Amino acid sequence: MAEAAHLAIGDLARLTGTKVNTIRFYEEGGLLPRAERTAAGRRVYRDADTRRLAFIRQSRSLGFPLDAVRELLTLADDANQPCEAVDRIARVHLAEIDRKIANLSALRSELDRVIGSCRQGTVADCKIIETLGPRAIF
Amino acid sequence: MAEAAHLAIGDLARLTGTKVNTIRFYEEGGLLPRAERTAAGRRVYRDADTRRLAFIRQSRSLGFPLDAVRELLTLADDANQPCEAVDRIARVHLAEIDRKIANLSALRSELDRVIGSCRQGTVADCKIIETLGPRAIF
DNA sequence: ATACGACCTCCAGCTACTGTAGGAGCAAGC
DNA sequence: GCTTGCTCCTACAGTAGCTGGAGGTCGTAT
Repeated sequence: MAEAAHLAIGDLARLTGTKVNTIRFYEEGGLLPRAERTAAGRRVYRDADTRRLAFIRQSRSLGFPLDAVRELLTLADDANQPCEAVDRIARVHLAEIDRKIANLSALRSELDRVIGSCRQGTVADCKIIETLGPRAIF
Repeated sequence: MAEAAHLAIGDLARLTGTKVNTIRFYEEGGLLPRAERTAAGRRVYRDADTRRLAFIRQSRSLGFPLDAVRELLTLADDANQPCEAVDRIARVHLAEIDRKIANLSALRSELDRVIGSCRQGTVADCKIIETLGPRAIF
């Protein structure tokens, strides 16, 4: 008990490892509810906000886009929702990550092949430049 | 001989598989030189422009950022430059791709682990939501 | 009283484009 | 010579997810 029930935005930032501007950005985007304000207009946060922000950050660190985070938050807010929807969002995201890895791996192979062909002369006979030059077109 | 020496922007777009707006964007960003204009102000392109744009697109398809493409173009423009600079740019890019793949792979493992723990109940005991919730903080 | 930090709102910038609005030009058909 | 339809022009807003800064206010410690 008796812990700080009211946090300023800077405290929340420090607690969650989030930049102050980012917290405001999340409020703006509806991920965090509009915070109460003091008479002077300063944001005031409670424990529930800390938990919510931590949830957001954890989701983001797993790469979920903000739209997905929004959906996850909505689901998490209602304990009676079926877990299935959560699972689906996560699987879609996993598929997306797999797609990105596949793309990058293909890119990596190609680039590696190109680099391997370089024989350290001048640009005139550089295989890398040659590869980048137009071939398919002419 | 006798091929179209003067192309309109739409022709160049079709030839290189680039959108018209993207070509203008490259001109704006100095990747393509400012094209000559007709009396009516329309851009006119020659073969050299086609080659340059093809080079840009090929570089981009290998994932080089525009800054790197700019450097590669500068190097490619002078056949006497040592190939070493080209090689260096390519290797830096390769390292960056490797970094991204490593990050995504780590993300993928973590996400896969999280998804695997889901037992298809309600959100109340959903392991995914639980994982996303604050643990380290409280 | 004043200095300092933390806070406020609003806005520009990052990457690499993409799409749209609002207009003008051009070639073909009638 | 006029209309139709396509292409072109400039200029700007929007995408994702923040980040940083300007210019101003507030709170507190000295």
